Amino acid sequence: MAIRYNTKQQKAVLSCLEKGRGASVTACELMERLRGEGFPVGLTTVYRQLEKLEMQGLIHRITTDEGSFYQYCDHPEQGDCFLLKCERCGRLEHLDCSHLKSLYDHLAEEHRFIINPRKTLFYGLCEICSQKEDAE
Amino acid sequence: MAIRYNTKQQKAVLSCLEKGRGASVTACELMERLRGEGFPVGLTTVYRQLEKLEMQGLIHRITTDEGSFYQYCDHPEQGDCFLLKCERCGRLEHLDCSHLKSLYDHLAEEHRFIINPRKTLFYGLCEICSQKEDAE
DNA sequence: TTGCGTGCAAAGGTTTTGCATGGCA
DNA sequence: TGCCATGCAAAACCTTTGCACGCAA
Repeated sequence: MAIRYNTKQQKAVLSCLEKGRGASVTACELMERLRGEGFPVGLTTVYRQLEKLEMQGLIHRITTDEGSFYQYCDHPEQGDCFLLKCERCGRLEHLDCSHLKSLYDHLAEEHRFIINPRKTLFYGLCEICSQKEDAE
Repeated sequence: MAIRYNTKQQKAVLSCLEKGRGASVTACELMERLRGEGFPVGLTTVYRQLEKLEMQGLIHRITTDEGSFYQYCDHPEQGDCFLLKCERCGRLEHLDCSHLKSLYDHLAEEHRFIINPRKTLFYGLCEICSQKEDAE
């Protein structure tokens, strides 16, 4: 499963995700972005590269209620960064919070469950949308 | 979007989920289960009922990397029960933990993000699988 | 030259939609 | 009787697979 050959498509996929670090994109968006850069890559290849890159730990795959998103992985070892998704506006947010780390430590020690922070997604209401809800 | 009519199918879907409380099922499994009970319901109807029941807050829809699961909602207001999914064996686990509640309170107060615990899913390794990983 | 990578087409699976019919109120 | 609910078929998606060809090593 390891990448043996260095192909142009492979580099293009990773560098495109790297350029957009901090943002999550779908496989299809990624393909369109590459096409826009004058470097068309087949959707099948995009999926296959994404799978390989995920297994190498270079990117994350985030499964949401609106499909899969992919994102460049900045901090492979970081445990105190997490992802929030607003159920109302659909936006994905990142948050660094030390409280999370201690929860994960607690889960590992007391409940023997080792959390993967790269994949875990919190659903809820973001600040803007929760204010809107109050107003209604 | 409110349910206006009380149909047999509607009651069957809800009562089937209620009977299996604590467990998560896919739409397809639910249909098969109803068929097994001698009450065949079309898959389309299952999906439409699930959507309505979710909007009423009677059930949860849990989006995982292996598709959507539905589950009867026992405690609509409860904030200290959460869902874990083992990335290796795929099993869904429930866990009551007061630590979680305090994290959610912290997020609400300090980061203005209101978590929906009914939908949030933690990915990681369960006790059994983490031991297997060590053994390898 | 070897064999992995690519990309098209097709298949697979899940969820949604259109439409005629059925059934609750 | 009016109108929502049902269920079949089909469509719409997203993702994976098969296969012949291309290309890196």
